[in-house]
Amino acid sequence: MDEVQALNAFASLSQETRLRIVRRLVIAGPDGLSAGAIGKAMDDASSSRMSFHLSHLEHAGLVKSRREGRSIIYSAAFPALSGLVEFLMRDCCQGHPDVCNPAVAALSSCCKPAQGAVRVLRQSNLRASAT
Amino acid sequence: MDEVQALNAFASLSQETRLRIVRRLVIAGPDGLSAGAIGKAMDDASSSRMSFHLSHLEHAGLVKSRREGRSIIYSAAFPALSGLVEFLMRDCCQGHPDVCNPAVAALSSCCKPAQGAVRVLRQSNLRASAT
DNA sequence: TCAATATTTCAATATCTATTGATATGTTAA
DNA sequence: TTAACATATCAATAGATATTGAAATATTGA
Repeated sequence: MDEVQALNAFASLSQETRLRIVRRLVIAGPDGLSAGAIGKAMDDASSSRMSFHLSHLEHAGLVKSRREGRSIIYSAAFPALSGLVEFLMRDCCQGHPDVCNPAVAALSSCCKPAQGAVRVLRQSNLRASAT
Repeated sequence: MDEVQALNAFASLSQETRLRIVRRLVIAGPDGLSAGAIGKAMDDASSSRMSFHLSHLEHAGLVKSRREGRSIIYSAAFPALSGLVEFLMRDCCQGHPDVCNPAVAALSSCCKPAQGAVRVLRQSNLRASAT
């Protein structure tokens, strides 16, 4: 992720419809959703409007598409999202280890857990019950 | 972080000078930098241009300011950055646990870890919370 | 108080972006 | 092959945004 890619990604995410699309696709996971299904979810937006925003997102690298029959299926580009987060927070808060830990915590609760995971955490961020 | 805040934040981050300012302030940490120092770091941008972008970022909640003598010191609003990341990735990739772990890894390497505890836990017991 | 420093505000302008409606392309089923 | 469905492209328009230079505000030291 370089600066130009990050700028395009943020520009793409700064529009209401596109942000909603990305969040919908983040939730949908790798299976994705068809352009039509996304359009229905977005206040029944016109096809040209959906196409404009979806291709905007695709050019920005935030989503990818594949054809399935008559439909085009869009899905979130998870590596790009990770890269964007990493780009924004890179080299953060030198010498102040606590400052950006909340961002880590925010993301850590994102994925459904694999069981028995080994995690390295600062003690101050642990509020784990002893069960 | 609600949708309107996130849209404003992403819009603010989608401009080259502002993105550079935020990244510079993320690196600077809580101490921050004066408006003048930031301006010098940004290709000696004119003061009105810096003021425009800094107040744009402040309205978006991404930076905060304080006066110190004649200078205004700007610093990154780390909780807002965390909130933005969390908003974007919330409820991600249901049923596909691995998909967004790279984002977690990207952020985990961001902060210098203090001497942390290595603990083996069921992840469902982890509710790492902001300090 | 005066001058110097640091930053912000303002108005004008140029540029970029989103939406709309019409039309075109590609895919499938009858 | 025709009709339908799904999506993309195009041109025009309206609205938003960044930059510039000049002027205003606030703070400090002489």
